[in-house]
This record gives sequence, C-alpha cells and structure tokens, in this order.
Amino acid sequence: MLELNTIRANPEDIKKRLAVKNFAHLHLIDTVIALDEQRKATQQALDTALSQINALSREVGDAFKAGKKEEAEMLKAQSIAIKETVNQLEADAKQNEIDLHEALVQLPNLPHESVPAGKTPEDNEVVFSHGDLPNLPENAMPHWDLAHKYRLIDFELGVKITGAGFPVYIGKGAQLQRALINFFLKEANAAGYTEMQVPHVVNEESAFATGQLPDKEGQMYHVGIDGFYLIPTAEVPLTNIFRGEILKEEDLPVKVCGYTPCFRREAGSYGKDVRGLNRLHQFDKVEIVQIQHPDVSYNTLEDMVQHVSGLLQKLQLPYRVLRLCGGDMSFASALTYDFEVYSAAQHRWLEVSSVSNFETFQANRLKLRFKDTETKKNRLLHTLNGSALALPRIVAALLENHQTETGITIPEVLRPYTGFDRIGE
RNA sequence: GGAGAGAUGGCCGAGUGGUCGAAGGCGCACGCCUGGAAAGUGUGUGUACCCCAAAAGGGUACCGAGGGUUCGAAUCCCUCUCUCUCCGCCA
Repeated sequence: MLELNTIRANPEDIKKRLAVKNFAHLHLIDTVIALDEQRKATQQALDTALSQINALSREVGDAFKAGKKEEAEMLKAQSIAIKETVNQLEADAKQNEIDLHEALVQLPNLPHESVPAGKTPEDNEVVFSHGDLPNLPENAMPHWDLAHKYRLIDFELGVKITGAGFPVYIGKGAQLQRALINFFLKEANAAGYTEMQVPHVVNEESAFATGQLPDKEGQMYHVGIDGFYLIPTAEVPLTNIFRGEILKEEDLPVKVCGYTPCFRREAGSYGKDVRGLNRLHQFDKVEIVQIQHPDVSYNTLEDMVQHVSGLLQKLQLPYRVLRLCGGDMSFASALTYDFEVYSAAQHRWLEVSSVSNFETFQANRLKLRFKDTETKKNRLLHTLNGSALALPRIVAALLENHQTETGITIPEVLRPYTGFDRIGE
C-alpha cells in the first residue's frame, strides 16, 4: 500500500511512475487525495465535537458533586445535543475510511526509476548471463520423458490422488528433492539467514499484508471453513512474522529463510507452459527474506541477487538475470530481478527465482517500522525477498542439461546431499 | 468438543462508572554521585490521526477485537478472538 504522504506530496509524479507499470486507473490518485481531504475535515469536526462532550461530561460530574442538580441536567442536555452531531460524523468518518482504503489498496507499488517501460516479458532487460548453453544430442529428452524413463516422477499418480499439477516424486526423484531443499537451506544459513519453519496456511490478514489480497484472490487455495489460505509462497508467513513490529535500528537487517511447499491455483494456464514440471499447483521452494533500512535496501537487493547467482553457478546451470519491465512486475514490487535457467531439451528459459525489493509497500500494510535513531521517529522499513530457489524447474533443467546416453549426472555440490552421483546405470 | 478462569503500557502488576493514558515495580534513556563501576539518587520513557511553517504546545482515539448502555466506560452489557486449567478425543 502506498503511503498517503507520498501521494499527497507529488500526485503528478506518482501518476507518471504508475504509468510505467501500465496502471490504467490513474484517476484513483485524485480520488485518494479528495477522500483524504474529506477525511481530515471530518476528523477535525469530530475531534472538536468530542472535545466538547468531554468538557461537558467533566462539568456534569462536578455539578453533581456540588449538588447543583439543575445545572447538571442542563449540561447533560447540551451534551446529548452534541452527541447527535458526533454520531453523524462518526458514520461519515467510517464510510470515508472504507472508501479511502478501498481506493488505496487498488494502487500498485511505484516502480523504481531503473525499471524499464514495457508491457510483456519480451520487454524485460537481460542484465546478466552466465554459462554456456549445453549442446545436447538430437535425441535428448525433455525432463518429463527422463522422469518417466528413470521412474523419478509420476504425474499420473498425482492426478489420481489430487489432480493435474500435483506430481508424486519417487525414489531418487524424491531424494533429489530433499537434497536440493537441504542444499538451499544450508547455503542460506551460511549467508546469515535464520531458518524458520512456518505455517503453510495463513489467515486473511497475513495474505493481505504481503499483497496477495485483494490482488491475487483467485490464485490462492482457500480453506473456506476456517477462512484460511494455502500459502502461494513462504514470503507470506515469513514476512508476516514481523507484522506490527517496531524494530531497533541496530538489529537491521533482519534475515530469515524457510522451506515450504507452495500452492498456486494457476487459473488460466495451459499448453506447453504446464507440461511436466514447468508449472505446478504444488511445489517446493526455499525463500529468503530481508528487512532492511530504507537507505540501503538496494544494496541488499544486490546481495540477494548475488546469493541466488551463487546457487545456480554451483549447480552448473546456465542462467540469465532479467530486470523486469513495468508491465511484467508484480503488484507489490518496486524492482524485480527474475532468474531464468536454460532448459536444454525444451530449448527455452524457465523462471526459477524472482528477487524483489518492495520498499515500504508491504511494510505499510504490515505496519512494520523501526525507530530512527536520528529523528526518534518511527519509519516504515523496506522488505525484500527472493526464491533461493524454487525446485521444479531446477529439477527440470538438471535432468535435461545433465543427461547422458546412460543416465543423469548429479552436480558435485549436491552429492553430499543425495548420497548418489548419478541417476541411471 | 464440554466446563471454568482470564486478556491492562517493553515486561510484571494495581485499578469495578468521572479527578485514568492509566498507581507501583522492573527494564530502558539521560543526568548526579564515583578514580571507574555497582549501589544510591533525580528526570524522562507507548501508538496513530489532526491543528501549528516548524519547534513548543494543543485536540482526539486506543486498557484483546467489534458493538451497546451512559452526560461520562479500562471499569457495566452483548458478540467474537486468543490464552490458561480440568474433562473428552487424538498423531
């Protein structure tokens, strides 16, 4: 949620920046400002009336104590008269607040100045790439065939148990999952992130605070009976740990990580995008989250990008880093880098990580602040997060890129975790 | 799931209709004391919105959440949430 003060300070600039995200409802800015003016006026009138009532109430008490019954009754009558005004003003203020909030939550975060204009993924900027694209033989197999051949993943079995997009991992396939999770967690720990085990279902408040609600309502699984949501990413519980907190400046940055399954309805997806492991309804991911001082959060973003780069290099996967254009960025993000690995048998890039700085957008909803030691005032913090990493497409790329005639070679760094160095004969 | 008890500031804890944003203690900050520290001692110490150019100052709201009664609610009533104890069920 954007800060009211920011919007008030320079509405035209806000509109320009939102236009970079191709945000269509720029008139909402004017709506917000008008509603805020109205809010202030109403609040002032209300505060004044309440102040009068408070004063009268004190006088009523004094009058009764002094035995001046008639005077007390008279004062009471005055107070009751004001009360009618108060009731009306309170109703107005409440409605006003609802309207203002409704308008505010529709506004996406402002893109950082480095965000390129653009509408589609084609407009994203490649800022870095690493590794040579593997030259596989003609008969190289896509991962779904490899998974079948070596009996690593059974997609049909998942359909039977739940539905499409819920695969069953078998034997070395399952062990590879576990190995990757452990590898990612260990790397994150080594980089100073404290590991957290968090709930996989969250309440509405949490889903709202990180920006999934109301923007992505239809993309989350909803547990109707209790009003909970299955987490689409560990970002939600990991960030909500800090909801409502006022941190000390010396405790920054806060670094946490966690492994969770992620649940996404992925309504509207189809075709080659959802083949095999490319897009699942349930998948595993290790997430890293940092909470940082506003002045240095972009350095932190770079650190996180370096961390993810390191993981991909250790796994010997060719990858590239994209700076997302305004149109491809998420609602809550100010700047996002996507990581894509090259899937050699599919001849396409697959997104495996997304690292973002949300600046104060989430923090404003979270009410996550720190005490500024200089000004002694509370300020909103910056939140950042990134996948480090999401498993399925990593597995897809590992299987495809590291396949040989007789099996699949496990990268050196993973062997201590898998306990085997190849799949196949 | 059943029965009961409870929820007050960073923490503990008083407060059952007005003088309560809230006693007292602990903690914390700053000062005094000290060669230095401890002890002692003094002062201060929540959040949000608004008025004010700003500071100073002032107003309003907040005692789990939401409603209600009342001139006036931390205090009375209702609903909900959470915590604890006992019983039941159970990995």
